[in-house]
Amino acid sequence: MSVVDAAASVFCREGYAGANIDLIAAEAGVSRQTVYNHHGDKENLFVAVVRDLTERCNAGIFATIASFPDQPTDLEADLIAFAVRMNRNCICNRDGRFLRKLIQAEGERYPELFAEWREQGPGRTWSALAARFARLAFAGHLSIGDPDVAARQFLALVNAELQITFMLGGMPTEEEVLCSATNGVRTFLSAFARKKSPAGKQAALAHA
Amino acid sequence: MSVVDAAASVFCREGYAGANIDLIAAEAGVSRQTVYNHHGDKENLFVAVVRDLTERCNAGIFATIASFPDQPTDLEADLIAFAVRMNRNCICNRDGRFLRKLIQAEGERYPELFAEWREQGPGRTWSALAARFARLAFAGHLSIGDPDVAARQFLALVNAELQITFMLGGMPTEEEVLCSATNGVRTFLSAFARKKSPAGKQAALAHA
DNA sequence: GACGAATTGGACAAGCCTGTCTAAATTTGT
DNA sequence: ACAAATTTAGACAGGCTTGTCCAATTCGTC
Repeated sequence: MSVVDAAASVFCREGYAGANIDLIAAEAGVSRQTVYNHHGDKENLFVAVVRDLTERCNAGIFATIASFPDQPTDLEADLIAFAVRMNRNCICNRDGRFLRKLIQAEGERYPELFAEWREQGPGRTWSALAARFARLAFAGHLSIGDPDVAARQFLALVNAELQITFMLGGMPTEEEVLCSATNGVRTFLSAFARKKSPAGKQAALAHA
Repeated sequence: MSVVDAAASVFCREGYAGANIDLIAAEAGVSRQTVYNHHGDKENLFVAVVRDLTERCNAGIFATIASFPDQPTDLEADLIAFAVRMNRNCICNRDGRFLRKLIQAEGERYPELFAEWREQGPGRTWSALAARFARLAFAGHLSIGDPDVAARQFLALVNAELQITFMLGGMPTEEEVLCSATNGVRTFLSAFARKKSPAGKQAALAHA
């Protein structure tokens, strides 16, 4: 295991203040001196960890969004499969859980570091996802007022049943992921399936 | 400010390991010795903080659930108002944000302490809310498959737009709360408004 | 005003952690 | 095989924190 990977694990488990360089070195299988040679000091190492996690998470998210079902054959099944991929490969995996925890725990202490993440991560993710939903709506598969709102609500719905597990840092089972995705997508489609009623009713409030 | 309140603030800001008893004492306006006289040691103080937050949060949540619109006059407006109360008084307020952060940061280190919270907090909250939705469905206002799923999805939807703010420990504005609640309730009602189609389509997967 | 209880400030030991230094050992490139 | 670069183990100083002790002071109550 690389030094940065070990550091990510220890920072997440113990928090920044509680993380011990000796422990990181031991977990990485190197001497403490090597950690200092490579990364200078603790804060530097922490920044390297966050950058590494951010980069890998963003890559995973965009790879997954690329698999969005633009020409669905079975809309419900395709969206469920997409939601499961999203959860499995981006939200529930090691990098996703670690990054979330670091942001929650230390976000206020490093505003500029996480502002970067915020713009390139969720901001771009939601835009990209919203664009896909807009395309589905344009093709007549959905009836959507505001694609940005729909994208956020899609993610909220397919994760609705996993919140508690995430809160305690746990890893949901494959079955829980499937269950949450299925229930979420069904509700999403109940709300946004193509209707003949005017789209005005679904108009959303502008987002600040 | 009481010692426990000051400790909650410092534990949340700095994490358990980074929290400094001197700082807690200063923020509470007492001497360090008084902190030790009252609470013994750091871990004891931490447990007292979590118990205090858990208790107050649960009280707030149940008080708010008691205001659920059982006989709505305008279902959408009443649910939006309820969602805003829920967010304002339980999720976004000081206690709610602090407790969430402590659970996320230290939940794994104190499994039994937070298991208690888990059973009495979210577990009972969701049951109580699910019962209210079931009553609305029984009275013909909604068409719901599984009330537990609906309750979780309701909460997920009305918070969908606030996730990022929560992640970074921020406090959403009144306008953001209203916006998220409005968009969430509208989508919720689009999905669960009374329909004439058979309820079977909304049947949800069993929850593990 | 007087007495008991609580609070205060400060000193203090013990432990832990960071970050540096050094000399020896090991790996790497040629 | 040799030389350069890297890694290692350990010692070490400096700083910070926890938790205790104690004498002086303040507070609440009668």
